[in-house]
Amino acid sequence: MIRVLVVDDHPVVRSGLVGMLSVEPDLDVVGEAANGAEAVTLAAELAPDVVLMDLRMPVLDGVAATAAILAGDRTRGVRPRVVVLTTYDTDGDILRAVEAGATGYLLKDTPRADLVAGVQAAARGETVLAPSVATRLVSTVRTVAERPTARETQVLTLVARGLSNVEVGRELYIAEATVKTHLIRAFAKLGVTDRTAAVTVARERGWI
Amino acid sequence: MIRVLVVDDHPVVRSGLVGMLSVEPDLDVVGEAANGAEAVTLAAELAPDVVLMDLRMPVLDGVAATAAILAGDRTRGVRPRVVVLTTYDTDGDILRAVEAGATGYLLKDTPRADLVAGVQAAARGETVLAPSVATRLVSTVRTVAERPTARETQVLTLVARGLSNVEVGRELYIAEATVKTHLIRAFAKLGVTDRTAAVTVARERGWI
DNA sequence: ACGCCCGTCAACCGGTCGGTGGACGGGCGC
DNA sequence: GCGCCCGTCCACCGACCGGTTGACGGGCGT
Repeated sequence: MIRVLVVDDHPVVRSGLVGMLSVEPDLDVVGEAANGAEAVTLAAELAPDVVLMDLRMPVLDGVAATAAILAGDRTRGVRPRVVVLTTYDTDGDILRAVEAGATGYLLKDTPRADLVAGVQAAARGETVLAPSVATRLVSTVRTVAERPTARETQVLTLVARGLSNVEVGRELYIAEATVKTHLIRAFAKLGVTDRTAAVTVARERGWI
Repeated sequence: MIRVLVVDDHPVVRSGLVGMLSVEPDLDVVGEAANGAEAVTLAAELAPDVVLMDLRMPVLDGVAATAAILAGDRTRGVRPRVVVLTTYDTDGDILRAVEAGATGYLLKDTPRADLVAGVQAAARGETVLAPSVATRLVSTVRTVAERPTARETQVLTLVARGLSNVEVGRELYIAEATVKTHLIRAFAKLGVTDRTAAVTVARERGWI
């Protein structure tokens, strides 16, 4: 019997997942959580085999909750497998979720049969990735070194709000020249040549 | 007995909605559709009292499906009430859905009780709006004249991809001067002073 | 028929941006 | 202790952008 914990802030989605999974004879939904903090508490309490985790949630998001759950007491037996379940394959948190130790990454438009199969595979310790997620993941890994630094990202965020270089400098207490340097470097990493495209690309990849 | 048609491309969500609604004694889920085209067909076939409609769907989106359903044969009795059900209250399609004739607008994080109450209210012909949606709606209506024209939006879309004014002009077969005119006007309507902020605001409001 | 909005174009100016080519100090890993 | 990356800064230039003013034709409503 595979013990499953369902984590999602939408009652509709929780209800749907529970309904889909609990009719399977070898699956048992042992709990539901509406945010990351509840998920961490319940995971420790219920010791599920698989946690189905939404990413975007109030209080504590899915990435943080995944990290917290998997960081938990390593001495006491097996840790749960975390399968991330999100709406968009463009979500910039895909990489962060995998880094946090997620075993799988499925999309919410997954058919029932694939969802059940994914949970069962995760319980066996296999990695389950939706095809489109797998594609994005390899292309991301391929360009992992190309991610802007923290400071560059910060500058990009302000630029996205429409601030000029001088204004960004004032905001961050640095010279305009420094702002321009950050931007030029960010452009190179994003493969663009102007600030507007940079903002678009960074937003697409979930970096700002 | 209120007859309900559930429309959503995600099996999980459909299952959740059906589970939540069908336990109510006065609600009867008479059908499910996975996209807008199916919804139009089933709405004509099943004559439901209420259609619970997702916005983002393949084939035919929720706005178009809503318009199609409500445009249907007006001579034959009562048309269904369409309640839009979406994930984000920031969705730029809120206004378009209301324009298309949606009776209500609920978010997917709505608790079960509110969802049921919303469907019942819609069946009675009442308008049901999630509080945050209502807030956005009035603020949108207040600035409804400030929306960029089709051509201006088109220019903004290309600008968002990082094209320069000259490049946009080449793409649209118009002079650079015209591109600049469109942009200046779009800036005024969006309340910004540069292209990057314009793209950000337009994206926020779901206009590009 | 008239006005109004949309889309088109021109010339001009000042300011900003993109890019180059440097430079320096601090933190981190080996 | 040495390199390397990150973050900071400067000066300069050409190109592009933001803003203004002014103009013209077509479609749509009254």
